[in-house]
Order: sequence, then structure tokens, then C-alpha cells
Amino acid sequence: MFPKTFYDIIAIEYSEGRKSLKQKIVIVDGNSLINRAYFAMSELKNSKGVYTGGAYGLIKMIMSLTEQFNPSHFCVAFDMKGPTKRHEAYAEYKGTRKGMPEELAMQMPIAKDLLDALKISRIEFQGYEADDLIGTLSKRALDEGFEVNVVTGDKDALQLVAIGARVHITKKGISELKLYTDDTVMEELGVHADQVIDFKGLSGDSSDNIPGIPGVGPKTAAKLLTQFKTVENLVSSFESVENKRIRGLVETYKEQALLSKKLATIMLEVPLDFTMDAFVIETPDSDVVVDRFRYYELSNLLQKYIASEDQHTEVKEIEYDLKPVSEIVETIKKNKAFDMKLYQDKTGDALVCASFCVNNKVFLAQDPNAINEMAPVFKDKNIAISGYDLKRDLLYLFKHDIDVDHCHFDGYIAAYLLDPSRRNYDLSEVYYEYTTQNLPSEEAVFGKGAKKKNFEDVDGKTIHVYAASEIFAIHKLNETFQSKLKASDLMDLFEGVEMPLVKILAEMEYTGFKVDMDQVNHIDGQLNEKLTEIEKAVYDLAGETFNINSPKQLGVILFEKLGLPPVKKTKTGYSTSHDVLEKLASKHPIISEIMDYRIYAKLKSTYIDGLKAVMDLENSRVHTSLNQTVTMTGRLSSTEPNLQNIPIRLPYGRKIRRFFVADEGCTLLDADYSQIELRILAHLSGDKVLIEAFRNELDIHAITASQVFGIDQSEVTGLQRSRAKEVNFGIIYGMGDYGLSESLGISRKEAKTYIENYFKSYPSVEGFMHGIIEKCKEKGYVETILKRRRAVPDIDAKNFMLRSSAERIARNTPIQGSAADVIKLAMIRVANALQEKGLKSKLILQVHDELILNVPNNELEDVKQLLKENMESAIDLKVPLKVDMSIGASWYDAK
DNA sequence: GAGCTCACGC
DNA sequence: GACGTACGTGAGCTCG
Repeated sequence: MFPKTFYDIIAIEYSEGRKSLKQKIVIVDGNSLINRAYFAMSELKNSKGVYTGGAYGLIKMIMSLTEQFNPSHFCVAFDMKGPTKRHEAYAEYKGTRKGMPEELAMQMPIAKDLLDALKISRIEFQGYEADDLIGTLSKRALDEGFEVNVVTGDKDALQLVAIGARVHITKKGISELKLYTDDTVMEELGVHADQVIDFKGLSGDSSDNIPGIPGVGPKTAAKLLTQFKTVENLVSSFESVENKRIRGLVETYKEQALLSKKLATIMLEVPLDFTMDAFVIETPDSDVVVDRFRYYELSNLLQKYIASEDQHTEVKEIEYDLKPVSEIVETIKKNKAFDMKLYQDKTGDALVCASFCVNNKVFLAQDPNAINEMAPVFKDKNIAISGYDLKRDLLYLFKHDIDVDHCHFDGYIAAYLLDPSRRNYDLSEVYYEYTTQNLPSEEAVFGKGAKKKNFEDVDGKTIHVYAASEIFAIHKLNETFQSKLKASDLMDLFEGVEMPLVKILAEMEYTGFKVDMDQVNHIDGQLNEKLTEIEKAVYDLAGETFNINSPKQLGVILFEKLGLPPVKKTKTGYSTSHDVLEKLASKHPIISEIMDYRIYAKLKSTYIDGLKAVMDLENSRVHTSLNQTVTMTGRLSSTEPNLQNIPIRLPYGRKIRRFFVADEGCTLLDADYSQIELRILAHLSGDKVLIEAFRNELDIHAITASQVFGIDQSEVTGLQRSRAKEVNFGIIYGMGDYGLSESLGISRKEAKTYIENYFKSYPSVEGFMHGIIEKCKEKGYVETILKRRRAVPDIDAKNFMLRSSAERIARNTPIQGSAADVIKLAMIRVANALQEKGLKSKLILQVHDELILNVPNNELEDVKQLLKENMESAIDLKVPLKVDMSIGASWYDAK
């Protein structure tokens, strides 16, 4: 590590792939190089008879220039057809030039097409030659502090050495370059760089048909210029020329000499409207590049491109500048946008590094205090914060009392919306996927396994390269995602739902849920007693001790030692699942003991021990992670601990909810959407019966029962209603007759009749289910009400199992995903409403169709109303949304 | 450490 | 005729 006291912020001017302290531009004379390339390889033709030698040579040159110079900016200048300003001055200008050969002319569009594919900027401008554009661009770049490299085959460009450009002239074809400095110009021409135009004014140039002074060649010109410095001086004091013959020539041709100088002078002030940003090197879409190279049959270039992609990925070294924090704050304020990534230590309490990308420039801060000084930019509503997994960053900032106004763009979320089926969204993997470039691998930097280093233990340079690469990758990736989201019609969902949610989730996690440790310990004691008791009973009945938790050992006891009939098998042996045990319950008293054991063991291990392990013991709270990029349908997930699967069904398990309590002086307010998925089904299918049922607040399961069983609603029994409820669930999940028969314990035939009756009663639902499969086959994905997408690649699979599974996904995802859309909208509305009203109440948990708030007692009435209103009006559907609410001191009581 | 089974929620 | 309810997290065991 570098000693902190030396600096606050490391500023790195970082160009893609590698470092460079200074911005660097390469400017190429496209016409000059393609000409040379064409004459070097004029015979190259592809299978369609198209000549490609010129384009090939130019592009090859450009690819090797990017490797060789590793510039941040690049530009290729071209001449345009038609007369130029020089022709206005001198009609015979370039009069001896033959036109471009047809075989080369036809390659110009190819070369330009390839440059576009490679995302190399090019310029051309009516009335001006490539030279003038190069001159103008060079001057501007130099004024802005760039290192300028001009590459051409034309020695006219040597005059640009005088303004400070590095001019590289091709040697022998185009394979070698020679860099000219003032000294080398002197060696070769015998004049200084700033005399090159004077030199040409005297000696002329036959290729451009610049006359100069007839009879004055390079040697004489150099000699004269050594004495007189410029053409103007020579003309005004030609009497001083010693040689009589030359004196006469100068006198006769002085006007022509002045004109020639003018013609040879490259313009530095072409009226072009541009900023240097236009020439920043962008990462090309490699699919497009590969496609173009294939199309023109340039297999050499294709291979070179693929090879270069594989290497120029790692940042080898960076140079850095030490800057005060105030500078980055100023830069951000000026730029109004920045990318950020915070590197936290294991505990999340301290920052080990922070990286920023502002206007293509990378800053690294190692001193945690730098962040505190930056607080004003975080809470400025006019500054756009972007990053990758911003929720993590926000959590750090919240912990350190730094407020954040809003998050603008999170690549982590964008990657999720673009493909919610991915297993993980690690930056390096996503970056590779979208750019085919590798970041310095985590493994290379930190090692792996037990020897894995902490961030702060990696040596300074390596870690700087790592951090700089990551933030730069984030910046690049987010640019790519902008257009990808638009192209997939996901921008509204991204901006309107997912991005606002990032901050809300961070706040919920930060707030956490208060836990009553006395309750936890109380239940823990009870469970320990029960488990010891049951264990003893099981061992007595089995006649030996064994591990009840091991399905394998349990299988041996039940099916071999006790001789019970094995109902079902798994890949690894006997199944001892709940269903199986249920079927055996009457056959042996050990079964019910084992079933009880399982109930209590689950509660103990998952909900007591598991909870204790992740508790913040200092203030008795749990801070779950609400993950936004996990589920394939758009739901949130909850981890460490999972608060979305706290027991509720069994009375004893339900007591776990007593652990989760309101803060002092507060009450928990729990609101859940009633039948949200069925309501969404009613909306999506447009089914009249369903819609009417919900509009009239009828008992939907009772209605389904009366339809399915063909009886009057008043005659529906409790059993029939609960069966109908199962049918309704089954429909949402895309269940078949077998599944329904299993879950209801009825015959398959009976189940089939139920489903048939269901679809007869709700014909639009059947139509919807059928339609969604068709649409999925056509588009390859399904979507929710807010246009959230999920790809379903197996919808056309030959394999029955794969295909049926895909069909179930296609039927379920629009329903489950739309419900997720709705509650996300509701969360945003609720959070905004609470903030606008300045209320202290806080959202603390979401469980798919349920929101839990911690409400100060004096706000209870207001917040109840606010919550219900905002949830019920979150979205406009063909059916009303209904919210049920309850309150309590603990989650158990709030039911 | 990966993969399996089991159990909890919606 | 197949195969056999969506979406998750976590614990514990077993194997390598």
C-alpha cells in the first residue's frame, strides 16, 4: 500500500485496455494509406471478384496502430470528391494526378464500412482535403493537451511537426513507420519543420502539381531557406541572393513561389464543428466486426482481430497522479454524472478503496475520509450516480450517515432485466459476456480458497489496476446497457421501477427488523427439550441409535430393519419425504415420531440457530439482504436470513413470528394483497366471470367450486371450497391432472374432470393459457404487465419434459412476474408518500404479496390509510386490487 | 466444495 | 406414451 498521508485521490487518465497518463490520439490519412496499401497488394481479390487489397491494408494498419500506440482517441481522415479551396486558388492544383483506379475506388465504401464496424471515427468534409482535416484536428488536440500522432504516406504532413505533432511517415509500402522530429526533418530536407511549407513553395511538388520555382530543387531550396528563413523574406530581399541565375529565377517566379507556399500549407482552421469526445475509442461490437470480416472474406484480419481481443484485455500497469479530493468533487459537479464502486472490508464497516469514473477519467481513493468529503455530490439531486450493484454502495454510505438522493444507472440491474435467467451477475462475467474482454480476474488478484487475500493485503499497484479496470469496465458496460435496454423495450421498467427500488431496498436492509431475543431463547429451550424427548422415543422404537437427519440411515432403519414398504425411491436410495412418511404413518408408531422430529429440527436449525448466526447482537436486529437480481420472474429474494419463509402454517412454527417485533413506541403494520395472482389472471385473460367475481368482491374459491362441481354456490361445502382453492393454485402454476390428483389425493380421472370443468367455466383463461404459449413460441420469451421479460428457450424442445416445463414457465411467469411488478410499484409509491409527508414510518420487509412497516404509534392512522391507498392504486387493472391489513406488536400478532 | 434431499414460505 | 405445480433459501448429509 502507498502511504495514505501522501494523497487523497489517485487520478488516472485511463484508456481502454491499458494506461496512459496523457490522452493520446492517432490521426490517419485514410486516402494516403489506402493508396499505398492498394499498390502494395493490388492483386488481392475475394471469391466474388471484389478487390480488397487496399481496404485490407488500411484496416490492418489501423489495427496495428491501435495496438502499437494504444491511444485513447482515433480518427481517420478522408478526402472528398470535388474541388477544394486549393483549386479555387490554383486551377491546375493536382492537375497531373490521375483519378483513383476503379479497383481502388470500389474499396472505399468497404474500408469505411469496416471502420464503422470497428467503431473508429472518420472525418471528411466537402471542399477540404484530408491533410487540412488532419491539421485542424491536430491543432485542436494539441491545444487540449493531447499527444498527437499523425500517420500518413505523404511528406507534406511533416509541417505538422512544427506545431508539435508526432508525424509518422510510412516506409516501404505501409509496413514500417518513421517518426519525424525537427532533427530528422532537418536531416532529410535540410530545413526545420516550420520551413517545410517554404521548402515546398520553392522546390514545388510534382505529384500535387505545385509549381514552386522552376529550376530550384530541394538542395537549392534548403540552401536559400537557411539564409532567408522564409519565402516571404526571400522574395522581398531577392537582391541578396548570391547566385545570379537563382536570383533571376526568384525574381521571375516570386508570385508563383508565394502561391506554391500557400498551396502547400495545411490548414489548421477548417470550420469544423466537433469535440474531441467524438474520437474516443469505443469497444466495437465483436459480432458485427466478425460478421463484416467474414462478409468481405478478410480472414487474416478476422484472425488478427480475434487474437487481439484475447490479449488487450488486461491492464498491465497504470501511472497515477495524486490529487486532492476537492478536485474530484469539482470534476463531478461540473460533469453532473459519475460512476462509482466502493470496496468494503469483510465487515462492511470500513472502506478499503473507492473508485470513480468521471468523463472517462478514473479516480481511486484509498482514504475513507475522501468519501465523507464527497457527501455533497451524493445528495445533489442534479448529479447522476451510476455503478454496479449500487445497493451495496448505498449500504456503506447509509452506515456512515451519508445521504444519497437517487441512483441513476446500475449495470447490475440492467444485466438482470436483459436476462433474468443468469445464475450470477458478477461484473467480470457480465463484462466478458457483453464485450468479450477479460477483466483482471479476481483469482489472479486475490488468489482463491483458504489463501484468498483481503483487498487491503494485495500490493498497491495490483490493486489499483484491478480497481481502475473495474470502474472503467462499469462505465463502458453501462453505456452498452443503455442501448440494449432501449432495444428490448425495458427502459420504462428500468427507470420507473427497478432503479427507484435500489435505494428503497437499501434503506429497508439498513433499517432491519427488531428481534426479541427473550422469545428466541424461550422457544430454543422448548425445542431442545422436545427434540431430546423425541430422539429418545425414536431410538427406543428403532432399537438402536442413528442419525435421524440422515435420509440414508433413516431409510435403512425404516425399510430394512423395520421392514416397512418403500413407497418411493430417489436416485440415491429410499425416499423418506413427508409424503412417503404420511403413507406409512398407520404402519408403525416410529413414523409419527420422525415426522414430529423433522418439524422441530427444522425450526431449531433454520429459524433459531440460523437466525442467531446472522443477528446484529449489539442492537438486536436482523438485516436481511433483499436481492433484486435473483429470481427469474421478477420477485425479490431474501437471504441471511431469509425472512420470506418464516413459518406460518403450523401453529407451533408460527410462534417463530413472535421473534420479530416493532421498535419501542411503534407497531408493526402488515398489509397483504388479497388474491393478487388470481386478480392478475383475471386481468390478463379478460375472463368475464373472474372479473365480475372480483369486481363484486365474491368468494372466488367458492365460485370456482360451484363451477367445477356443477352445484349452486350456497351448496358448496368446506371441502369443495378448499379443493377449488387447490385447483385455482394449480391453474396459476400450470399444473396438470396428475399434479392436481396428487395434491388433492383424488384419482387422475377426477382431477382431469375438475380441470376440464374449470376451463369450461372460465373459457378466456383457457384461451389466455393457449395464447401465451403461442406468443412465447413466436417471440422466444414471455412478458409481464410492465414488459419484464423472461426467455423461455425450451418452448420448442423435442423432449417432453423440457417442453412441458417450458410451457408451465410460460404460463406462470406473466402471472407471478406481474404480481411482482405490482408490489414493486406499490413499494415505490409507499416510500415516496412516506417521504413526502415527512413520516418516520419505514418499510422493513416485503414477502411477495405483503409489505411490513414499522410505524410509530402516533403515525398509525395516517400510515394505515396511506398504505392501503397506495397499494390498491399501484396499477390500474380490469379488476380492483384489494389489500388486507393488520397490526401488532410482533409479526405473530399482526395477523 | 458440489450435489442431493428435505422443509419452510408465497 | 412420455412425465408429472411456479418461484425461492437454507440445513444437513454424503461423496470425492
